[in-house]
Amino acid sequence: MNLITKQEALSNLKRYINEDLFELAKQFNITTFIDNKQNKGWKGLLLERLAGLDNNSIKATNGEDFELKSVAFYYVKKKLVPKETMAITMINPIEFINTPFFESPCWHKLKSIIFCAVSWHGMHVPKSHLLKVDEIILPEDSKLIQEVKSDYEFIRNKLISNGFSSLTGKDGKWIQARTKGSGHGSISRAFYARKSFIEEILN
DNA sequence: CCATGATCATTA
DNA sequence: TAATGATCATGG
Repeated sequence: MNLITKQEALSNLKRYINEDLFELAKQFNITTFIDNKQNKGWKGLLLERLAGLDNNSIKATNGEDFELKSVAFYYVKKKLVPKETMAITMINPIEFINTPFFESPCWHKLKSIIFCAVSWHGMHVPKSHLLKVDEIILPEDSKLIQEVKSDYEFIRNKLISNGFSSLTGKDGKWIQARTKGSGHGSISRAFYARKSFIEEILN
């Protein structure tokens, strides 16, 4: 166990802005590529280490009271935009049905995050730099969060009436319930933040 | 084996 | 290029 405060994690990470993440991964002995296959989580794992956290796979938050997230950015028409959606947390169907939004793991992970932007230079390209580190606080009563809550409740109602397998990434304005799992037939799902949501919280 | 960290592949 | 579904390496 290695508890660290949000502010400590922030300042730890900021020391690495503009550093080459691939070089740092080597120093921390984090696997990036093996036989042309990428460890898709390497950037996230590395950032946890840079923040001073232990790598783990517990469902709870990473540190004291915050969540560390990273998103790859790339240029579209000379503008830096998020390349991918952002995974928030896994969905446990039973828990989901019985949990209001503001008590859900989904909300707890969203409300206090440390956001890391990393650069992306193409498929299978190991080069990546840490672009910026931001602290993001989402107020409960903001319009955005109220709309996220609506998405959550909509998806929850769909689960209740149509079943877990009816959930699809098409639903939700800001967040979605997409498939995510170990592959090979797994049908587990997770909450994802849409790209528009990522851009929204960055302003 | 599976949850977690996400990215990769495919289709439109 | 955007959106959605499928997949990968790791640690417990």
